[in-house]
Parts: sequence; structure tokens; C-alpha cells
Amino acid sequence: MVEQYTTDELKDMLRKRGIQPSFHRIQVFKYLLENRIHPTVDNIYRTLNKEIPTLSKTTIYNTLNLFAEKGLVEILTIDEREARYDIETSPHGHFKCVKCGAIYDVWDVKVGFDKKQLKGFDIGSVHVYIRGVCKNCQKSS
Amino acid sequence: MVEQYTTDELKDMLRKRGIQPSFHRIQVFKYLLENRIHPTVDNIYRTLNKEIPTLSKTTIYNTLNLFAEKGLVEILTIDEREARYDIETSPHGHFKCVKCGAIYDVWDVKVGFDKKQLKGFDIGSVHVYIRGVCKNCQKSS
DNA sequence: ATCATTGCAAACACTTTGCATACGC
DNA sequence: GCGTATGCAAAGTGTTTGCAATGAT
Repeated sequence: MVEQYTTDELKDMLRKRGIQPSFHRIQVFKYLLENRIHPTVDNIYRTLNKEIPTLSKTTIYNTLNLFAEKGLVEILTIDEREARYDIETSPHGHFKCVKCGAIYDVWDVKVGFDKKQLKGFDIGSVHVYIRGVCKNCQKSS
Repeated sequence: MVEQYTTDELKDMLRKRGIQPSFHRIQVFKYLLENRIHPTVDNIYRTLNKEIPTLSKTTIYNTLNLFAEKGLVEILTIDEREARYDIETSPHGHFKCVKCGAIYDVWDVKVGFDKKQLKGFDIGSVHVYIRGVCKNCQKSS
């Protein structure tokens, strides 16, 4: 069900965004595309490190910051401790389970407010963060 | 324009929430009520420290965490670096200027989404975070 | 006298930075 | 060969924790 990409496709996608497609960058990009779990840096590190033992966390930080600058990923601040990275670019909201920490996408989110309040403001992004307890964790409480 | 409270009123408000009204807690509470700027711990510390030189940041952290537990304040994660505290309990959203760091309240925010997606989930809170450049910072760019 | 609050210092956790090495065109 | 990417170690920053001292009833 998860989309698969060839290395050449991934390279092209990065180049189109003005990013040099180095091996590590491709691997991080691939991970993000194939693991839509809003991962932490540590999630990415632990997984990729198995295949690429020389990979360092610094490189992952560098790569994600570059991706964010180029608009390829969004950094979520829904978790108060560490950043979560989202490759999904179409607008949607997020639900975070305060018990297990999992983050779910929430689709078809509509946000409305009196625009007069922000007259003259330049709106860059709108995030909707919902916190609570997910279905799975309901059971086990 | 900012509401003023007597010490006795503040004490009562804290007691009603099940919080022992110690001197420091009253001061932090008062600060939050009279400075609706979504302050950081450091904001609070720098201001209160002038009048109460013995005050420590640990106490502010303790106090704010207690207030949050008791539902007196909300912790905002709109800033990626440090927590912001909001005493305003009625539902509203927030706008953060990425240039000057100021946070503005946004009223009459309506969030709609397909509830079926979160069927069986327990929703605790909904936050709307808007990021961009505020009116003031537009001018100076 | 007892129990809660306070506050210092240290520990923690996440992220960034400096700089030397390695890699790719 | 030159410029960029990488990665280690250290520094930086916000927050929490352990524990002793203080304060309130």
C-alpha cells in the first residue's frame, strides 16, 4: 500500500526542489515517503542506521533542516519534547495520543476565523493539533 | 484595561482549583492574569525576579506545571524552542510572528473535520497555530 | 513537629555548531 | 582539485530531578 520509488525518481524529486541528491539524503527522503508516521529524528536514525551503520544523527538533522527550508517537509511541534517531520504536503491536521505518542493524520480539516483580526498579517501556515487518547489506548486503560 | 485582583481574590481563585496559595504561586498567577503575552518561563522570571530576588526558575517551572495539571493554564507548543503559557481558558487560536516571536490571540476560531476519523478517540484539546509575519514586522522588512 | 514549598546544582534530552575528514563531480 | 556533504565531539538551551533547607500551620 505504501508507494515505492526508484532511486532515479527520488533523485529527480530532490533535484526539482533544488536539493543535491546525495546518498544519505535519498535514504532519508525515501524513509519519509515510505513511513508516514511523523517520525522523530531518532526514529529515522534507528531505522536507517541498521542499513547504514556510518550514518550520523547530525546528517539527519542537516538533511531534515534542508528539506524543511526547501519546503519538502513540515516540522510539527505537536510533541512538546522533540520535533516530528511530515512529508505530506497537502493540508491536514494532526492528532497526538498523549498515552502512546502516536500521531494520526486528520483529513478534511477546515479552520475558520474572523480574518479582520489578522488584517495586514502575512499568514504562512496553519496547523491544527488535537491531543487526546487514541482508540487503542482507550482499551488498555 | 488589564484586570486587577486583590490578593484575597487571587487566593480564592487558586484554592477553588485545589492549589495552595503560596506567595510565589500568587505572584506567578497574578503575572499571568495581568500580562496576556503568552510568556515564556524566562519572561516571568525576569519580571518577577526584580521584586522577588530570591525567586528561582525551578519554582516557576513547578508552579506552571502545577497550574497546567489543575487546568489553570494551557501550555502552547507554537514556539519550537520553549514553552509558552496561556492563562486564557476560553477556546481560541494563536498566531506567532516568526520574525519578532510575538504571539497573538485569534478569536472565533472554528475547527471542523470529519469526526468519523477519530471515532473511539478521546479528544482532550484542539489547538490552532498560525505562523507568519505580523503587521509590525511587515513594515520593517 | 510535620508536611509542603522552595531553590541550588546536577542531570537530561534535543538540537546546533565547529571543524577536520571524506566524497563527488 | 575544489566545493560540498558528512560526522564526531563539544557546546548550547530549555526542562526536570535529587535533595537539603526553609517555611507554614
